[in-house]
Formats: sequence, structure tokens, C-alpha cells
Amino acid sequence: MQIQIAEENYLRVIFLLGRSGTEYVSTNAIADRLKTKPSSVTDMLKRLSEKKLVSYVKYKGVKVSTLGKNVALDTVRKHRLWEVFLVEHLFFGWEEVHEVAEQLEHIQSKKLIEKLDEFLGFPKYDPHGDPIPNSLGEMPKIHNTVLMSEIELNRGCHLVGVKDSSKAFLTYLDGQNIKLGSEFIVEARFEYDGSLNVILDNKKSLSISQQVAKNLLVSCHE
Amino acid sequence: MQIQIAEENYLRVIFLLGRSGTEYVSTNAIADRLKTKPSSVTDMLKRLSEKKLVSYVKYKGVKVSTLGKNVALDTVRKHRLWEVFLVEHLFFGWEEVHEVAEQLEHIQSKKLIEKLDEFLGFPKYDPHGDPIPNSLGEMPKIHNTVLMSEIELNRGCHLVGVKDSSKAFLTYLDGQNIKLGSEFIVEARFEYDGSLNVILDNKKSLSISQQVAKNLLVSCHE
DNA sequence: CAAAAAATTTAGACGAGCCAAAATTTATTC
DNA sequence: GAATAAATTTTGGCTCGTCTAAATTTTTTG
Repeated sequence: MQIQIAEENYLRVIFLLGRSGTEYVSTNAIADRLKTKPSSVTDMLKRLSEKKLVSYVKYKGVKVSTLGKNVALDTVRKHRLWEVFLVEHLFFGWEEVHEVAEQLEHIQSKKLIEKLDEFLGFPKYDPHGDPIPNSLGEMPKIHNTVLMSEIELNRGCHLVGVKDSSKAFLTYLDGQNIKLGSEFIVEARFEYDGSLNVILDNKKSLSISQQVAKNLLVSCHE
Repeated sequence: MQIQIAEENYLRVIFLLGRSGTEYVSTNAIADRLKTKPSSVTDMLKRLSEKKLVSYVKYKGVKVSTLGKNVALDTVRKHRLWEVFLVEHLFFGWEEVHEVAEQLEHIQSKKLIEKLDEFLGFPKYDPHGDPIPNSLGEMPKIHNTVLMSEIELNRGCHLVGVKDSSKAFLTYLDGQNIKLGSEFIVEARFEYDGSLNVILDNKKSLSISQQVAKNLLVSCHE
């Protein structure tokens, strides 16, 4: 069965929005993410449903089928491997890679992606800390990860991922010189607005809003 | 003006078949090269003509306009740079790269292609010896090149390109261990069928048919 | 040069994807 | 539990790119 580029895009988004295919996703959510109209989404959902790639219940939502999940995993794999390539070898910023990877992920060549994986050294995580499925579609174990908004005070932690990969958020982090791997200590948490005082890489002290802290995934040392 | 992927493909092929846009190209030639039907080609030629990307004369043929030539050069540049990447960094064979590059050439990102060019070290020729336009659309000077079928006997030469980049031909060359850069001496030429006896890399002696010799571009030493 | 062959174009149709506007269903609120 | 609001689907229509079959033009050949 031939799977179209647009279909791959829909499947990837349905898979990701539905927490790896476990939850139903709404038509509007998909339309938002793909910058298209709800009516277009409905059209596509019917097609994907006919092809047995999703399970679609009118007015309720959609989730990927086993078949659709495999396609989605493959697309996610390609997307994230290309992101690694762009950041590590072509020196793109992590906020720039998504749009280009969204094109590159549709290149059809089994050999290409396996060779690329090897060239990159079989990376486990993409530049945003998101896990990269291996060639069998298996996700690596997620880091033992907590939201920065939740961690105890005065404990050494480092950034392992972001929940929000939007350009706006990533550009904000760039501006604060916050990168994957950055070391943190949360000095204080303010009841008033949930904001934090954080010491970054044992130097700069800065204030982090709750909104931001809820989108930073950190791993804490023993 | 938005240029579609299919349009880019047509422009590249019209440009290349028409010797860099100097000659008119026939509908059938385009259909052959793109593995599509002549009627589809005619449809597309009308569209390209309306967009002022080609000059199209019914029943006569088509050639790229100045505008179309720029698009074609850009596409050729991307195509050939990706071919270099695939061969040099992912260790594809030169006979495998065309199909993948045909997909990669349509990725839209000015930054990507400039970064890739830099990553590759600004190569001047692709894995088949074809010249790569620079970012201004300028072709590097072609090597001072002769067909192997034309060279004098007992003169040291090396392979700098192939006229035929088909998978069949390249696979044949692989089988004979003939690569870009291989050193040659033509020992003898037979009137009977135009075939040659060649010494390859100062070792193996082999017979080359005229058909093959006419598709090998060589450069001879002083 | 007329007839046959080859190349090309036209006509009509189709699938993929998308959209706006209208209709329908579900959710919310009084 | 109506009435309203929000979400979703349907309807009809559009572009892009392709195809087959038929018509036309150009080229070749006897």
C-alpha cells in the first residue's frame, strides 16, 4: 500500500498528539497542528480510516491503528534523525530544524535512513531531548524525568528535554542561554506565581516563570 | 511565484536535455526521461509556459527561459550536492544516488543547501563528474575533456566523468572496477568494431566496446 | 506528392488535498 | 431540559498532476 506524504504527516501528528496512539485526538487539534482546516482534516481521516491506518469515530476523534502506528514511528524516526543531522553537522539552531525535518522525513529510502543513523552514531535523542525510535520502531527508555516546576530546592539537576518544542519557546531558551545538558539548582520557589529562582551552570542566577518551568524536563542527581 | 515540485523536475530535465537550455527539447524525450506520458508532458508545458518558465512552441519543442534556467540551475545544484553527500558521507555507490537525490533536491531551505555545500567543502563536481553550479548559478569550468573513443594511443589519461549516468552503465563500470580518477592507457583501437584495448591503473588490461568508450570522459596528461 | 507512420496535442476523466459555507452533532449554560 | 455555543461533518468546488483514447500535425516513405 502506497502511503502519501500528507498521510504520513497526519499519522505522525495523530500519533504524537494522542500520546503514542493511546488517546483519541480531536479534529481541531489536528487542524491546528497541521495549519489546515477542520474540514480538510475530516476528509483525510476518512481516507486514513478506509486504509485501516487509524480508528476513527465520527464526532469523537481518531487514534492510530497498529498499522498506522508503525508508519508514524517510522516517520518520527526519520524526522528526529534528520534533526540531529541538521544540528550536529550543519550547525542549525534547535529552534530552526523542525520545518526542514518536516520535509526531509518524507524522503523514501530505507537505505538512506539506516546509513544516516549509522553516520550519526545511532543517537537515542533528538536535539529537543525527544526519543528516536530504532529501526524496529522501539523507543529508547525515557530518561527518569521531572518537570522543573516540580523539583525540590537546592538539588543539582540538568535539562534533558523540553515539552514545548515551538520556535517561540526554544528561542526564549536560547536567549537565556539554556541548552540541553545545562546544569541547574532551584534556589527558591515563590507561592505567589509559581516562579522559580534558578542558578544556571553554577553561575548566572535567573528567574523562571511557572509557564516555562512546566515545559522543561529535567533529571536530578542523587 | 510558487514553483511546484513537479515543475522543478520538468525544468531540470528540459534544461539538461536541451544542453543547458540552448536547444529545443521534444515532448517524447521529456516523457521518456520522466517516465510519464507525452500527454502529461504537454499539459505541464502549457503550465510552465503560462508561468514564463519556458518558451514552448507547439509541435516543435520547448526550452527553458531565463527564469526557468535559474530554477533549473538551483535544482541541479541541490541534486548534485546531495549526490556528493550520499557518496562521500553515507557511502552510497554512484549508481544508487540518483533516485534519492531526485527526492532530496526538492527540499526547500536556502540555508540547508548553503550549509550542506559548506559541510561538503564546496565540491565542484558530483560523483559522476558533472559540474555543480555555485550559489550564484555559475557552473565551474568543465575539465578539458575528451571521449575515450577519441584519444590517441599510448597516452596517459584519467577518467573525469561519464556521459551516461544510467544505473546500468554505472553498474557495468563498477564491475570493471572503473571509477572516477582511474588512470588509463589506450593500447590499441580496432577498426573492425571501434573497440579498444585499455590498461587500467597500470595493471589490468581490458577490452572496452566503442559504445562504452563513447560514454567515458577523460582528461589526458601532457 | 500522396499515403502511412510517428509525434504531439486535445478532450474528458480521475485521485489527492485543500478550502468556504452550510448543515449537523455534541457540549455548555441558563 | 431548552437554548445557545462550540466542534465537527457535509456539500460543492478548486488546483495539481496524471492518464487513456481520440484528433491533429509533422515527418517519413514509396
